[in-house]
Amino acid sequence: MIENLVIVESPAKAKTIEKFLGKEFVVKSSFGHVRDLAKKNLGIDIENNFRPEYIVSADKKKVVKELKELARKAETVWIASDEDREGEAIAWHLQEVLELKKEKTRRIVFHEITKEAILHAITTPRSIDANLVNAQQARRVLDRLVGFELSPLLWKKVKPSLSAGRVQSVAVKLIVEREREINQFSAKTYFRVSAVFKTPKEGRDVKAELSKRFDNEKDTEAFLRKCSEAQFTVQSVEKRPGKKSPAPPFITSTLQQEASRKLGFSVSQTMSIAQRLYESGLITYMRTDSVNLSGLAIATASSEIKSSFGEKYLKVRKFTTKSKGAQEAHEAIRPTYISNRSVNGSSQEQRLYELIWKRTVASQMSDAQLEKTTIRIDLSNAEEHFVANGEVLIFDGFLKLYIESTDEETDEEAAGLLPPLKQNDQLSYKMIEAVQKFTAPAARYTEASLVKKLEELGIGRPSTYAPTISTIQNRNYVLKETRAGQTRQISTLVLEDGKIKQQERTENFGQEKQKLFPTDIGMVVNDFLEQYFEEIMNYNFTADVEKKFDSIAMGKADWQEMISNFYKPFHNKVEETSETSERSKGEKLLGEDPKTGKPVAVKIGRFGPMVQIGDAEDEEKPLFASLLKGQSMETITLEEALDLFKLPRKLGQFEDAEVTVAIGRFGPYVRHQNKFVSLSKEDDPYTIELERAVELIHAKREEEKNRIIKTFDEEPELQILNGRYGPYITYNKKNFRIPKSRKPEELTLEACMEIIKKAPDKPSRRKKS
DNA sequence: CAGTGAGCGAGCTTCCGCTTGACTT
Repeated sequence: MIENLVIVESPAKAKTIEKFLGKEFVVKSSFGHVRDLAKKNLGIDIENNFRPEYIVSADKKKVVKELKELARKAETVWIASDEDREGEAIAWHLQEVLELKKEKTRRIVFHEITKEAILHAITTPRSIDANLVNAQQARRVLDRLVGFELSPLLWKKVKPSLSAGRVQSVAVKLIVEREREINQFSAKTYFRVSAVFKTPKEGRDVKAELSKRFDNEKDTEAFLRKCSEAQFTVQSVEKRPGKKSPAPPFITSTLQQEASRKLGFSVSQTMSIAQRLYESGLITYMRTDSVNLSGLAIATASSEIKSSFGEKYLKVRKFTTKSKGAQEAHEAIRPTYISNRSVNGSSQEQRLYELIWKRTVASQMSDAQLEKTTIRIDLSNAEEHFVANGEVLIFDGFLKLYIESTDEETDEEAAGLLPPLKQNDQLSYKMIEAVQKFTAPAARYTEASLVKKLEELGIGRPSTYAPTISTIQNRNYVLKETRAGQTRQISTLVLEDGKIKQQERTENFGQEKQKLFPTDIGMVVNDFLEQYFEEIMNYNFTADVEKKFDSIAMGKADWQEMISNFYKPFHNKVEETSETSERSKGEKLLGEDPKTGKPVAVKIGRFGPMVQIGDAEDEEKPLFASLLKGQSMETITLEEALDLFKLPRKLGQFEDAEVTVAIGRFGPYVRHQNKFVSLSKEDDPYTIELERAVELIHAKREEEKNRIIKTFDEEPELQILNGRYGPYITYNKKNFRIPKSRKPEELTLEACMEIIKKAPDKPSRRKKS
């Protein structure tokens, strides 16, 4: 017999709480939800007023069995799942599955994992809130209906195995729309003028910028000519105080953003590192939307600040959550013990911890005090004026510890200290420079900035940001890529000693690092969904249904009625689209083939995006070519499309065999006697000639020779080879690692066989879950 | 790894939100 069984969601939480409570409490975790809709068919009985069909998930059978036994033995069962919609549903499912009797079951909640909070919770139990549970059921059923009706439609109309859902489809839409915005963007050029002036007495430098931009070089030059004859006068000096305040403590989304910006972590990397810190008891829960800090945390942060920096640096703050859908079941993400400035662990764990520590402590520190200075400098012979901005830090405050990063890369220099100047001071110029600039389109999303956007729209939850980002990449709707930029010529004009010098410079632009690009299939699926399911693809869809869930939670609406109102028109549209719409291949006509006059079109084929010359109905079979990596159906030109048919090219004969050149999955290659040789970066497959190709073939043969370390006459299937990762044994088309302690060239056949025998059997690759 | 682009049809794919491991290179 046990007196009390407490059930929480997370095992790490269970461990902590067990310590607070006495011996008469056994604390266990449910590991999140224990039941879900059946996966077969819909898992929803539509005919029967949307009755959900719940089953215990396969991976939860063991937990449920254990909990059931403990619950049977316990006098009182305390269900302490989180105080939000999902948590309430977990509580209800537990009550059902564990067959808990009402009189011995109590529902309790707490937001902080402190002894006081938990003891208080135990004195104030309540019963399960059926309305909140119903709101969750509505959420769950809606997502299942949308996902499991739209996905099969995509299998039929676009390609098998695709998926659609309330969250993922909108995430893809954001990326598709941004890409199109960038494609349609045309950069405008302008000239920015900046000057370095000299103060009259000390001759100190004053950097200033012209208030006006010129849109062509002629006007710019005319202005510089005026400058060469102008008198420069300080027209005004304006000083005003400024302040900066610290950012609130981390929640899931902001942690993901800052870890990406400051540490270069991917969203899923951040979450798994945070998970380890959490499991080691070093930080609080990492999936949260609340910026709230417990009283205890504020107190320890305060004493840490006082002892490390002094009283002056302390400013206790209460932050409030501003994001819309926030459910605030947890605290902000913070160190469990703020007195621990650093922790043991991997370097990634240490760096993430340090980031969390700084952000948490900085949030309770004073504002930084600044003095901002603006000096206006007028020209004697022109309307335009220069402005010099200065910023002096009077008191650093929280900046001592932590500065939040931004996504925008700015090329503006940070304002610094300006020399003392007063009105009517005369300045002379040292140098005035005009640099050609281009306007830039909106930036592509990174994983982290996409999370930020989703959160702003109230779409998705802290526990799903990382999985959503993975899903849209796994489905091949979106690719995370680093792409080299292009170069362009820019012009600069420099005025020095009364002379204007013009210079051309090359500049890189448009390079992208780990950014999200939509694929052709992503765009086709997006356009299909937008055409037929505008409502679900609307950025406000989630926010609108959330309002309805809220009213269900308040007991003002019936969940089945709400679902029914949504489902009827939705399902009709699915049926109608299934029957009437064409297969969606994203087909687009590019133009005419100049040689044959036949139409040239791009579309998604069985093996991905391709170009087709001619119609299927033609007598002659159409020609096909796959798009190359980096090309997109959206942006490919007729010329680029026709180029794809110039390969493979025949270069001529070598050693009585034909040499051809083409582009394959791994780039351009030369083919000869069924052997393939990659071209180097300098070679162009469209222009390469036989001589160079033969040279490459010879080089490859030389490399092959060095590749073979040892062969055995007795066993031709076995070879010792030199590979990319060092020497290895290949046998019957399987490869085996050679232990570091052995010298590969000295291995005997027997020794090789031994290594092969000892090698662990590779299990077949796990299927994507 | 370096192609393919027809068609039949069985059987499978798929959602979002709660939680952790169990798996590789």
